[in-house]
Amino acid sequence: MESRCENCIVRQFNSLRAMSKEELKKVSDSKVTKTIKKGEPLFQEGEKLNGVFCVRNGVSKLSKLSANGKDQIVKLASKGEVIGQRSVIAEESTNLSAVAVNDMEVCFIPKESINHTLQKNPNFTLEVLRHMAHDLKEADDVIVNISQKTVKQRIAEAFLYLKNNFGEDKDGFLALTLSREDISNVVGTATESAIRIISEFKKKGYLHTSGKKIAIKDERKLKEIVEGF
Amino acid sequence: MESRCENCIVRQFNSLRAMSKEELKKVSDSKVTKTIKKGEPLFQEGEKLNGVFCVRNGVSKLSKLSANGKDQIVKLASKGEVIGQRSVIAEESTNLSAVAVNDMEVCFIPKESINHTLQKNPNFTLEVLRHMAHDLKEADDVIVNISQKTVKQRIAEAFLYLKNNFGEDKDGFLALTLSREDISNVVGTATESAIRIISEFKKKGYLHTSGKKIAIKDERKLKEIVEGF
DNA sequence: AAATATACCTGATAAAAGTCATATTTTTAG
DNA sequence: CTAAAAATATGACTTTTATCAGGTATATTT
Repeated sequence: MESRCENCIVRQFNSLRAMSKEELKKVSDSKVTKTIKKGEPLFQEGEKLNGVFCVRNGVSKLSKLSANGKDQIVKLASKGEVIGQRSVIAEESTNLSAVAVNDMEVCFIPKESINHTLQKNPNFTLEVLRHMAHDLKEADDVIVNISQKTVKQRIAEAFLYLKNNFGEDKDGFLALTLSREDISNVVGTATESAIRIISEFKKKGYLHTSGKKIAIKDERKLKEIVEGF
Repeated sequence: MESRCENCIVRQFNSLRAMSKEELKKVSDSKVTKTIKKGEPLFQEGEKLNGVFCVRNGVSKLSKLSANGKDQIVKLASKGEVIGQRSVIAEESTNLSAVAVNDMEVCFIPKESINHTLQKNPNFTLEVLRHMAHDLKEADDVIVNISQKTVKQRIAEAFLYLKNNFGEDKDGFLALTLSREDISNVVGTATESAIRIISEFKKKGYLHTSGKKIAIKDERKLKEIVEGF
């Protein structure tokens, strides 16, 4: 519980690794470790954030509510990722909500502990910038995918993404289990449409399910679908 | 032609304002001013960029080619905006193509002139970071819009966007004239669908056209459409 | 000014995706 | 363990959007 950032493995994956010892000590002293249960929010769209969240365990969905009441999931953040940076940096309220997809352990880092480093340590700022540049590229890709691919293609792609980014358990099921509704919100479609296509994939033998858990049985075929046959 | 960055008004709008006098002098000495004619590319998706482009005049469309051969326009960059930053910062080839929508005047700034400042002047880096944070937020909004709104809503929104960001000429026509194909590529739809909806808007008296030029006649109504009646 | 190309427009049709209604299964809570 | 709730599933139908095919108008070039 009271572990130090200096020893946190998770730090290897994010911009905190560009901090000096003293800077990191300050972060470590001010951080608060929190446990968030599946389904609970880290924060809601429109809130002002007083800091960022560093994910130690679990996965959070970052989503935005549309006018018609549907959530669009924009990103799934897992171990090592820092959530809320954009809002803290731009000094704006968040444009996204963050909700735990499974039980999470996160460290809350007050923005004061970061702002100083952001203004004084260009290595750190540059590192944060690189991460954001990466996020922006991914967002561009999502835009193109959503507007140019069919729902079937996007769903096939979503499963490949889940496998590549979160892996599989010992039985071959996707390690990250999303509800059909979450899948439809990632893909940007109606829940019924997502369910229908998943059923079709099952019938055709590309997927296999057990309760909520889903396993990819024919990865090659899913890839072909993504490419458009 | 040989004007100095120090005196360039455009600089007020972008991150270059956070540079020191000496840094700015270096940029000014190494920059190359270029004229790009309507339809000509600044760079193509996949290219390695040796620097960034600062827009002095005109508008560039930033787009990404999808598997089915259609372009998706991700951003329209105009006076004061810096193009290519993402790629230079991440040290990757560009994920987007940039093509002039009308005649442009841009300054090419070699990456060497920027990288040093990026590593040494945290104010500058932070300023770039803030701009990128803003771009990322906009990208998130585009994702939600494309996935949750109908083509009709998105087209109505596109015209409001064009008015707000590029203004109108003395006759009330949108100052930035886009082809129907470009409009469809902004909105993420088939060209015929865009044309059809524009025709409908004309018939209903929301828009008025003269050649390629388009004027908004009933802004309130367009706003209502965006909101979903 | 004629010839060519390009952009714009429209109708007919097909395909894709959304909506509504209603089962059925799975999960959760008592 | 059982009842209730939530999630998943599927059918029937509607709406939205894409595609194809053929026009007309508008630029551009010669």
